[in-house]
Amino acid sequence: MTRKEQKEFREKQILFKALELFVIKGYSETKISDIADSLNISIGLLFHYYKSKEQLYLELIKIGIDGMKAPQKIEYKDPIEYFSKFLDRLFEAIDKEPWICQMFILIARAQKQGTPDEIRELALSVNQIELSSKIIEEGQKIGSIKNGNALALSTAFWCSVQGIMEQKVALPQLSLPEVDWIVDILRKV
Amino acid sequence: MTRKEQKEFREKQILFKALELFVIKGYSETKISDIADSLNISIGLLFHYYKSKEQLYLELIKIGIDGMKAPQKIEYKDPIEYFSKFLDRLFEAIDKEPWICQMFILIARAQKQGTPDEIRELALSVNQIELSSKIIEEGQKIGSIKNGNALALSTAFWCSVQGIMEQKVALPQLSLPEVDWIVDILRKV
DNA sequence: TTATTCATTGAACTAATATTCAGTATAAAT
DNA sequence: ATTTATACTGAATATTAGTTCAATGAATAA
Repeated sequence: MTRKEQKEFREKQILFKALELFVIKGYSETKISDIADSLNISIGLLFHYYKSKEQLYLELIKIGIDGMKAPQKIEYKDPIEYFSKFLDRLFEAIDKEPWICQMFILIARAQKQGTPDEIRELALSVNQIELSSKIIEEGQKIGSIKNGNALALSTAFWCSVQGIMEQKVALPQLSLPEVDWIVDILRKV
Repeated sequence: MTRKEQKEFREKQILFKALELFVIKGYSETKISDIADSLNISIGLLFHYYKSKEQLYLELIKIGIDGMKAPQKIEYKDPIEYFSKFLDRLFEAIDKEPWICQMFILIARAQKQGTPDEIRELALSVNQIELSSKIIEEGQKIGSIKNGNALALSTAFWCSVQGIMEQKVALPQLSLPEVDWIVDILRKV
């Protein structure tokens, strides 16, 4: 393995393991030694690649934010269809790649108090709730989505998704719910 | 104030502030000094009342578990009505007493990895998901609740509630969603 | 009134853990 | 072949935060 390859390999290896542990155990509860031990590398090596624990956290958030900001082309006629497709894809992706779910949760948690300011602000730069409320309003106009405060509906929907993701990272063996169950939060009966 | 009163006052004061900070900032991110400072008492005094940070955590979990185990008499004809009434009461209680929401989250989080074993086991001793799945099965029989794996439905419902509670503790000014929106996860259309 | 108990503090102590660093081995460059 | 750069380790160090403790003063009991 060339040095360049080795470097890339280690960087990713550390990043992914940190993501996994940060999400499963919590950021503060994850010791640098936990990451190093579970990768069978020395603590020193970890610091050779990332200058601090917080830097590692920041790198992860940056990657996650970039992924979330990348435009998702979801075509739909009925806004309800948008949310169905979105969840379909999310759930499918999660089944294949557990890190997607982990990233989702890492960013959600980073938005809350207790997170270093710089990281928190970055995490706050994606706001699914607000974006979705626009689409919900469309749905309310054509009558496929419940009436009521669109932002509140969007919040309920996204909080539910988040709650489910939290469960999934805690108990990965658990299967995800039917997409329709969750979309029914929004769907007008 | 008599000494007895003072003692009770301090114990509660410390307990409630710890609950608030543990939930808002996270357990590990909350320093003993954060609690002491925000109550304008010395760190030494805090240790006079609670022998360790973990002890404080444990006391809180015990109180929460006791509250959750206290039988809730909810009368219902249709199981859907049970869940509606339950959420109605929960949301109403939360509007009046923010600590109820905090306690809910404290216990939910304590059930996950990263929590000291003794505390985790205690927290795990209440299992709303399993209890509710029985009631969901009833509802499926009479046709008011969606068909499908009752445990999975119950999980989806409770994870959603948890996600919403998490949001509420992070942003208390946000109003809670309509109960029906969340019950629609279970309701057969 | 005097003695005792206990709420309270601030500083000292300790444990945990993040971070640094000197040294070694190996790959790459000259 | 020699030099240079860098992947890597283990031990040393620094820092943070939990915990202890001796001293003080106020409430209670004698």
